[in-house]
Amino acid sequence: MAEGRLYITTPIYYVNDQPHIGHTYTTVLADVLARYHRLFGYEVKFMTGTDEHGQKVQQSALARGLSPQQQCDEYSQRFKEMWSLFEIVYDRFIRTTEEDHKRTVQALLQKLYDQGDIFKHTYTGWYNVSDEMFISESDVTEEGKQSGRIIQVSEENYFFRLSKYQDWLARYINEENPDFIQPESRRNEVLGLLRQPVNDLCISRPKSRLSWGIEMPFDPDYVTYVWVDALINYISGIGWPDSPEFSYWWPDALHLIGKDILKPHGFFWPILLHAAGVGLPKKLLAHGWWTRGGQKEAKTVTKALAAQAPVRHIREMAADYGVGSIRYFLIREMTPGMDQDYSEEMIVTRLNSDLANDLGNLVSRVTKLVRQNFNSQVPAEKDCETDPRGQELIALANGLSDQVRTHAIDLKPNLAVDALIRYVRSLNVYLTECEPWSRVKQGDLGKRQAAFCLVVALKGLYRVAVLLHPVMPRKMEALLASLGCSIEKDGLNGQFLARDFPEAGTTVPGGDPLFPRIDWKAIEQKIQALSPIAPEQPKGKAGNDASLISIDQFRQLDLRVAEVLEAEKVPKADKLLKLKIRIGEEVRQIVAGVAEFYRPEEMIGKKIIVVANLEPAAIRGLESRGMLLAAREGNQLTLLTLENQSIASGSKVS
RNA sequence: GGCGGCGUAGCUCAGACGGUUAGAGCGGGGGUUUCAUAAGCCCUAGGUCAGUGGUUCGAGUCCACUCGCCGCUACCA
Repeated sequence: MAEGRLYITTPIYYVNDQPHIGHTYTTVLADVLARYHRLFGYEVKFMTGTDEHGQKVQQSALARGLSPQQQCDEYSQRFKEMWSLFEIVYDRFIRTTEEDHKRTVQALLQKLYDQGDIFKHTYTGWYNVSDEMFISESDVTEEGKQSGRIIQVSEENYFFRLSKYQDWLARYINEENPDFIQPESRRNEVLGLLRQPVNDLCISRPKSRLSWGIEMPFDPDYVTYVWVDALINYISGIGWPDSPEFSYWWPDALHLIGKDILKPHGFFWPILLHAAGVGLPKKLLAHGWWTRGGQKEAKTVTKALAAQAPVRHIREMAADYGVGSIRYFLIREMTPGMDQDYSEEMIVTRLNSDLANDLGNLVSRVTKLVRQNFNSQVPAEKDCETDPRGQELIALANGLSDQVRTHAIDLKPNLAVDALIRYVRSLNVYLTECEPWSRVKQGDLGKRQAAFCLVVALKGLYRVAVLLHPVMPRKMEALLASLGCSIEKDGLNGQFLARDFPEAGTTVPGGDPLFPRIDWKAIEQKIQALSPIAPEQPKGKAGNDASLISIDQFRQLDLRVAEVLEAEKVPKADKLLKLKIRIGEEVRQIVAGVAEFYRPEEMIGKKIIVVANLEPAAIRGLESRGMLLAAREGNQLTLLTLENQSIASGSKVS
């Protein structure tokens, strides 16, 4: 009799990226939750996969002389290999280029079209090529226009009537299903979005511009675009609309996502489902980011950060510390929903403390004591002299199952792991109090007391190994084997929970240390010895001469030295400063978005570079005639100022 | 600026239906054991629970305000 069903998903990962710690965390978390649910009697279907359509895939395939499908096959395979390495067992790996997925997408589009939720509309506006998104006037940057990244387009496209269902979703989340989006802070964020006017969702691209996509069933000149392709995987993967599989698993669904994709999953996706007449998934869990020094880990890490603590790929860390240990760290250290800062030293500290010192060492001492003093045999009950603390620990071990189940089903595997390690510590304390190594030398009674003490530890370790198996499958299988419990790879099931292991007479084979202590100093030296951080490669497309400009084009810019005379904050704007500047004899006002980085009084007297011949604009109702130059990286910004303060304002810059 | 959240020991964080001496892990300091992976175990941090002012017999725990930080959003020529 099943406890219930769980259809658990990760986002499908875009095939333009290598798997990194973010992908890995989401997928490991899904795997761990799936395994816990199975262990506790749930029927589980776990799906992950890859998102394979879109402009960026088309472009990189082209650049590499491959077909888009070849590009997808290659990258998709990388994800599969990564998940295999990380001991992840999914029930389906879906790819959006698969036929059944395409059919589902088209069926859904047709349904929405037939009922009038999709309409055609001419849109004129700015388009960000690299993000594949239409953007608002305010997101247009000069730099973007210059580089050709932002272009103005006017084209007909299909739109989905998102706004029609906005109020419905707000009610659904706010009143009827307050648990739908977790954690609560993310739920509030979606409610915030829903309170504002929304634009209908553009869901197509003309084939003339993007051919790598799923054709609109009602218009062969168009393909559909990210939302009504990738998101649909969650239902196409279980056979919507006709397969009995679909009604079997839906809506017992849990979508795991990173907080960066909350909007499509918490806003667009529920509305698409509702419009299509499909019920919503039970839960959406948005977890936080792994950060380093407070910054989201990006593909290009700033040099400064890299210099003090070189960043190694999670795969390299797994090679040094073991896959199970990395899985343990990921699960133990992050509270789902919160960001978590980490460094490699933190990882080593955690692993040494919890796994090597507490758990691994306990296994060693217990198995060796049994082997040396009891001929590797688990003592029989009649040969044991019980003690109250030991009996209490056995009872606690049995209670661990409930504790772990509660936490796991509450989607807090970090707490489950914490409870297990606490228990391990209590076993270490018990051994120290009981001193079986002394008692065995103290005659028959002493030996019987030692026997019981070791039986308690063995029972406890068995329980811990079974309950920690979802987190570290291979490692816990090895631990069980060292206790004399043979188990096939991924062969754990609920019966192991019910079992009272070990029985008297079981042979305890022991084994090599499960979690060898990690020498951080050695690892640190190894990391330091790595090749110096390579300078960042410009991201521009290879051979893209269109991004070059002529000297004449450059000369069109009138760059001038200007002196800041006055500066003050613009009311009701966090990022704006109103500046009065002098260019030669001329005094003019500009508005600049630097208030986060410079206080008004810091600005006064500075000699800066401005673009003097920029057409005037009104920002927040204030006239701005010109633009100052500043360098920006991540969340740092610095003004271009003059080294030689004696250069006169108004001087030309070239 | 709007909405939401956070600010607790050196570090990472628990705790907050208001009620005895505010907790854990890690690190640091001291001690102890030898079964064990130089691991274990014991003791040790005296921290204005961001600040101020309230409510209350009594407030990290409720309210208001201030400061700092974060997220979403607006603005960033």
